[in-house]
Amino acid sequence: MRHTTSTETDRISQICNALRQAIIEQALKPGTKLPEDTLGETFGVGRTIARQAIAQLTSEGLVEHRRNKGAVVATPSWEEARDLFDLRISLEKLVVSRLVGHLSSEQIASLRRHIADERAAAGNDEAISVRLATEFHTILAEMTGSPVIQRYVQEICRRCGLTLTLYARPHSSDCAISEHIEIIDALEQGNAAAASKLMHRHLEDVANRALISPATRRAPELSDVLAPYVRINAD
Amino acid sequence: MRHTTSTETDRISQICNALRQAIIEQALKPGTKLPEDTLGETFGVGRTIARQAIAQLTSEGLVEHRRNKGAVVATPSWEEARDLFDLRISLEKLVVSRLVGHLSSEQIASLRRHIADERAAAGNDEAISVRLATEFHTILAEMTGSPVIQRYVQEICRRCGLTLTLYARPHSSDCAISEHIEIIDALEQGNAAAASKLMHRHLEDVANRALISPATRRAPELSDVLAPYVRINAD
DNA sequence: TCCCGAAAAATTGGATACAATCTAGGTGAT
DNA sequence: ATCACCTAGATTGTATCCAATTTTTCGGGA
Repeated sequence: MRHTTSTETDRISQICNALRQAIIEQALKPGTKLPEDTLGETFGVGRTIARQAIAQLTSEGLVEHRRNKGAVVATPSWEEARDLFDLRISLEKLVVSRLVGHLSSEQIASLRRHIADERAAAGNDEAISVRLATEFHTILAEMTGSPVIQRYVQEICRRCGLTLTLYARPHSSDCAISEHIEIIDALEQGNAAAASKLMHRHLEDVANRALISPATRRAPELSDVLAPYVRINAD
Repeated sequence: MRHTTSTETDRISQICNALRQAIIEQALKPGTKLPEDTLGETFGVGRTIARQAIAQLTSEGLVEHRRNKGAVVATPSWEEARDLFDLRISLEKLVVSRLVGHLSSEQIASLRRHIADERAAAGNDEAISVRLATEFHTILAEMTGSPVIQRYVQEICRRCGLTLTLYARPHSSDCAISEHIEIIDALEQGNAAAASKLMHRHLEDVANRALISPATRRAPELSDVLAPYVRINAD
């Protein structure tokens, strides 16, 4: 007797989704404080729910929680970013190996449709463009039909997205789209080796485009890494 | 003014650890109910803490939580088990690739010491033997020095451990020990390809030893899968 | 005896209240 | 004027309390 309108997934999941979105789209920048009752007020719930949402996001690595000091949007280190992308490469190669030769023509069509969307949004809104690019990967994960794989790929993708907001230069998503197309082609042709290699290279490209090797840049962790710390004395 | 004796990690983590241990060692079998206040009483904390511990374990996949119906120890399906092991193979191959050529002699020695422990426990206590076998893998993950990798490997290893309690026949860990040794040897020699292949085969063996392919067995989900449901009407 | 329905007991969901801790602002001494 | 310390406000940690849902028990009828 309490469903508002539609899906009625519990409020905590809704809040998590909203926060995840906001974090990845940089509406909430790394380092931003997330006070419990502020969140509660914002979403019209008690502090209990807000607290649980924060706990969830903490376990996902999107927020950091220091005891008695509250939660802030996570600020992954450069090393963490590198690790996350390596993890992601491993996971998505598994996805590709599961998918190759098992995609229906309808699924292929759906993927190509998604790429059309990506291309449509290419020049316009940066945020949407990034979101669609990530969604391409999570859709692939969905198509494995494995909730477990889906869950981990999604989580890692989100964390990678967060690192990109920290370390990436202005997104150049155009080439990424063509890479997506190549992956679908290989998938459609059932060429496992090619698909795996393409996915591997694609993700390495994304990572390298964003994560400039710390040896390459002269001031490793000054302007870039320290920027998000609005508050001094951040420990 | 409230630290009991030592490390004083917060109580919720302690409870999580205790429950994780109990679940993997089959002290808590899949399907076992985990009522909040029972847990609270057991550990001498309020229901609030117990609740948070349950939430944590739920997000780790060790516990299932149905709304208004409480939490039970998770009962992964056969497909989930297969997916978890595939995931684990991908992750641990990454671990190996990180480690090869980067282990200090002290680390190698530490690993060999651990294997000695494994062998010592081989014939005796089944639970300890299984725990040590899993620890071998988590120690490797630790040695990558990457908290992110460590976290995911640990989580997946635990979930695999849970599936083993469901689907494995009496553990035959002897051959696993020799496989562990081979992996260390390859790691020590800096032979990346060999180490990766050995780890891959080792984990596939573990999986296959446990997860008999559903095509191979005549009564797929009757005695084995249904056994843990103590209570009928489990939904 | 077996089955169905209703009341009672138990258990979870969530908010509020209180204690503990951290943060900030201000007062006084040097 | 600056720094140390101390008090006041804000924020988190946890327990307790009430509402809601589920589960169990009990009684009546076929």
